[in-house]
Amino acid sequence: MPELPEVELTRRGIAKQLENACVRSVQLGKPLRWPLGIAPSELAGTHIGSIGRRGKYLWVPLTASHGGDAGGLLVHLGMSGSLALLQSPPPPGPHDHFDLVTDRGTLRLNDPRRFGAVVWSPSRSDDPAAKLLRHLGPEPFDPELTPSRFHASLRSRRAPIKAVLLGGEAVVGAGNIYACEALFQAGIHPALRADRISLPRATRLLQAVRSTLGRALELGGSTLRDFKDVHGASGAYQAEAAVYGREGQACGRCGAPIRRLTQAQRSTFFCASCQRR
DNA sequence: CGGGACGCCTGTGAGC
DNA sequence: TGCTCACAGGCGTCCC
Repeated sequence: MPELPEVELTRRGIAKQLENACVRSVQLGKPLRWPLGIAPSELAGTHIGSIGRRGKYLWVPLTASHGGDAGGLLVHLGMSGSLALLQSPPPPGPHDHFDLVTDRGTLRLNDPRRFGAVVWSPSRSDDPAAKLLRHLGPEPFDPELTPSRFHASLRSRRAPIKAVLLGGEAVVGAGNIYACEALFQAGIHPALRADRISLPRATRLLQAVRSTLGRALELGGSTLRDFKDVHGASGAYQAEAAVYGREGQACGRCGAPIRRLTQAQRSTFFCASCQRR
């Protein structure tokens, strides 16, 4: 479900409310992708700091009651996860697998497929957080990610550009929907080898990634089947998607039918006429 | 090392 | 209506 815009919207939806909140308890449901890595009782009495994001991970920093660093929680929503901040939480349902009970409400992770995770780490730069974040490429809106740096990182990859975008080493944040959309916007065929992309086209692609993610943020993300933000609102981006999920429909630019192919075990949607190798 | 396949788990919609 | 199958927004791990 969630790509960078959805994760960032989730962060914005909870960060202010939870800053300085005191953790009362942690309740676990079924196992997620990885174990929490600490006894839940150890987290009681800690205070939440400023919630951050790196790629599609959220970082919830924790401070001990005496003011010392208590590490933090790395939260990933996987394919089907969503967070809600509930003032009067009903009993956990079958897909509610993590409750962070605080004096400002209960942060609840609902994740039917359980590809998501909540992992405690002594600090963001320590294992296991460091291990999970280490391979992430630059943030899409980092000004240090210049077109020439982006181009240089594409030049070392021989895989199809679509797979490289999904891999997140050249730039993080574009998952299957936004990678498809950005490639369409940049006029680049998804099967083109990354190292065959010229600097002008890489520049255009980086711009397309940024505008696609930025537009999704403005529209509240994408709701394909079940994404809701922390207030329960649906996103509107999917209605604007030019290619994603539109196999067989006419391309809005040229009228040719949108096509679908499989890359890295994921569906890619594209217009063979507008997107060139 | 880079690239690609696999597996994690459950739900949903299409087709029969 | 009920069954089976394909497919779903991610990503770490394993194998070549």
